Amino acid sequence: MLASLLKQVPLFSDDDVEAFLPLWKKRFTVNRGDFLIREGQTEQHLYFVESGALRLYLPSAHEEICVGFAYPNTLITAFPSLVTQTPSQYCIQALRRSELVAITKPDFDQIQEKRPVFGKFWRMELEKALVGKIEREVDLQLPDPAQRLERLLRRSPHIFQLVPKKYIASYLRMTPETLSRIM
Amino acid sequence: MLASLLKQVPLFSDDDVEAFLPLWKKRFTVNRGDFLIREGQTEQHLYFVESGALRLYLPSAHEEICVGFAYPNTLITAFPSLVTQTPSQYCIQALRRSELVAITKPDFDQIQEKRPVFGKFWRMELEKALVGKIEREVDLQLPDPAQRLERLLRRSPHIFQLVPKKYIASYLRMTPETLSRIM
DNA sequence: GCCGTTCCTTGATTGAAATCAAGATTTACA
DNA sequence: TGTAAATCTTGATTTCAATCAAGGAACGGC
Repeated sequence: MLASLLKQVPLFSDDDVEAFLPLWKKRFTVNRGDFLIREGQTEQHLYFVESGALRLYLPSAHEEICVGFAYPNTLITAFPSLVTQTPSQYCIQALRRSELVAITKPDFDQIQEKRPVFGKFWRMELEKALVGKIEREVDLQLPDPAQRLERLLRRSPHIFQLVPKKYIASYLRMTPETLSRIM
Repeated sequence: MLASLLKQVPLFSDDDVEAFLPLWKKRFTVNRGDFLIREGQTEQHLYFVESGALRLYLPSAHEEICVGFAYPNTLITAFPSLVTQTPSQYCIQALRRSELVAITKPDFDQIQEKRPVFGKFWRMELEKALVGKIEREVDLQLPDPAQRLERLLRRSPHIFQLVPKKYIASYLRMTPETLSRIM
């Protein structure tokens, strides 16, 4: 699963992949509704989703703000907490029974020091993530709900099969009622 | 200016700084209203602002969407275009007479290959930028304009001195009239 | 497969920000 | 410094998504 994906990264030699895979030591199985991390905890892992679906959100006072989803073959973590090693503001909750493997921050940092190719790989992943967030910033600025929906449908049509619409509505900055009316 | 900032980065030795500085070869002076890059051009540079103020925005059909500002001692570039080397969707326009220095993408890539410390430095900058964008994503989701304003005032009070309010309004996803009423 | 819970849809009403408009103030620059 | 352009403020009106409400569908767990 993770192995076959890594083997497709041109950057990596077979040896690189073999050094990397054993670091994904921990296995997590979470049921629908369970939390991978809750607000206040400090993130220790980078997760790779093998099956299931999860949401990443900010559990603020009145309203939850959904900032992302994860599904098979994607990475997920409470990124600001992982990077700064301070308590997370965000939660990660399973939307259905999900299986994940994880690497710890120290292990991940270490292999980047030891093998420069992993530093480069992570840099490229960060660049992709940042480009994605810049596009997302534009999406969120669009005043018309239908336009916001259209851009998500174009970019990530699959999440509509994986995630309850009410969370997608939150992600799109609208109520479930509004989403229902424009879909 | 740039030199004194780099000398404060603990990661860098004096030798690193001396290898880096000469790569910032190009000097740009732009007047109010001038463009550093326009839609359709492919970004070649990473810029460092020495003086002035600029805005980064998407010039879409009816409405311009402002996605960022730059002011002295900050970096700016049309990031997605720089990374992917495809034509930019975004423009960078000077809001007043501004002076910048720039490094080209090839020079920047090369020093990261040659000196691993620059790879690490850039990785850390990307992580900071990504954390910032995640916070910004939450800001933009807040339904109440006053809350969005409050978070910007807390995070970047200085931009209110540097940037015309109408652009700040756009950045905050509200009209200038609404911003005026709640300030 | 059944039952209970969660989720989705549709309708009626409300409310808050956008729009439209005009005047006041500030800024750029010749 | 003077003048035109740009920006900001304030008021009146409109519009569209949020809210409130309830019935129906889908899903998960036993």
